[in-house]
Amino acid sequence: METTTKDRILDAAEELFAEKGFDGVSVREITARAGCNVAAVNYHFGNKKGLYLAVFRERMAERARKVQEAFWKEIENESEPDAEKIIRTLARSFLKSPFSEKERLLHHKLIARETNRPTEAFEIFYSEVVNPFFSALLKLLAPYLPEGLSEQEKMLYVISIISQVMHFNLARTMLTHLTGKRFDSPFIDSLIEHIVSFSLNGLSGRIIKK
Amino acid sequence: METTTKDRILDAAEELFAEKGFDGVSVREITARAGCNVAAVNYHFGNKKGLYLAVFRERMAERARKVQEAFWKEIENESEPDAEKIIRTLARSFLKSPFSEKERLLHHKLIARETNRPTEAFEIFYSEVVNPFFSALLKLLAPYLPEGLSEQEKMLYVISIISQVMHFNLARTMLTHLTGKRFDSPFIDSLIEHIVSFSLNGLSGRIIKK
DNA sequence: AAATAAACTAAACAAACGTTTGATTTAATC
DNA sequence: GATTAAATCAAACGTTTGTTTAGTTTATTT
Repeated sequence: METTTKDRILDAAEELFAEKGFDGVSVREITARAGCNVAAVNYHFGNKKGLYLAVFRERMAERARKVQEAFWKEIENESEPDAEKIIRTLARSFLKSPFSEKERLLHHKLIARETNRPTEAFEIFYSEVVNPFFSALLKLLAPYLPEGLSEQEKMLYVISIISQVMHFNLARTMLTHLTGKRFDSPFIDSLIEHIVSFSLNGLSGRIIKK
Repeated sequence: METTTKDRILDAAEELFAEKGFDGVSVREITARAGCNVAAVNYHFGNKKGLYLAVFRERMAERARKVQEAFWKEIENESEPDAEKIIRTLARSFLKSPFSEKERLLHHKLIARETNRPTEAFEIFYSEVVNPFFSALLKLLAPYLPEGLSEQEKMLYVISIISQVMHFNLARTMLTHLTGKRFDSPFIDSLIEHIVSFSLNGLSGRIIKK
């Protein structure tokens, strides 16, 4: 055997938790896919919930770190990155991350689950991943945001961009139904360019007067 | 008893399904909240899945129709609605719909669940609600979109707006963590104005050249 | 008022659930 | 190579699951 049982359980668990949610998956289904005994989950992770948290601690956090690493690396290559470059890099690093299509989707599905219905895993992910990244990203984008905004209002602009990325990633069935297009690589490219266009104009504009 | 058992089951079911998902709720939990016998679900809806679909057929679809009705009513009051008016009305009708805070959140959570992981309920909701509304909305917004876009590209602009609305509605915990603000009515108002500002500029801008 | 249908209920069903146990195999240490 | 520790296993545990059954109550019809 090449991989350890613990790793194979984590592999199976994050796939299945992402697809069906915590309650939608049984420990037996996980261990069957991992090719091990049912009791292995309790031996290695205590209980089912412990396994779910381990997925976030040992897989989600690390993968998010890599996504962000790829983002900053590409940003630092630019001598003076403008807003367009920043947004495109952001969209690309989320929609075309250095992982397989499958792994990226899995990752975002789990984030979406915790976003819509936070459990203990939310705090892990938020403090280790979301918060530091947002702070840095806000600092980077600040020069290109409309003037006279509070720190909290500035955040909304970044969240508007992220929300599009998340939605275009997750609402595939809806997108396919509406546009009639398959969700392949060229289509994703066009999505990225749309997000760049929409968001760049969105944050560069003046404030609307009520 | 004022309401029928069937209605009370539907009430309890949509609350619990929205909050915990199909697999996260037991029939016993639903019937306990509805104050009736466990077997009542099977009597009225056949089985658990039938109850879930009934929630979409008899509750979700009708509520969505009311939201859209409120949208069109407000739009038709304007002699010549411009893009800003359209977007604000759209954001308002989703974030401040003619329902209680609780009911609106419940509604959007169920949509999000079906968006991220479509079941049979997706087809019901898509064909009855999403598709007709999108078509009409696209027609209404078309004059204000950048020129020379395909029908499919135009759709992405509408989806970008909707995605923000959905995300600001669902990612409350994240928003509260990031901004430190409570998710109350004044905050929602500021979210609406942000979406209007960001989206209006977003779709009025020129196309970015690659 | 008798007869028929609809609505509801208590009790039980088999199946699936997460977890525990105790034994066995594999790996590491001495 | 014996001893100890870690890992894995088959089997069973007590609950909870969705659903069914058979009986009772309530409402409608004739």
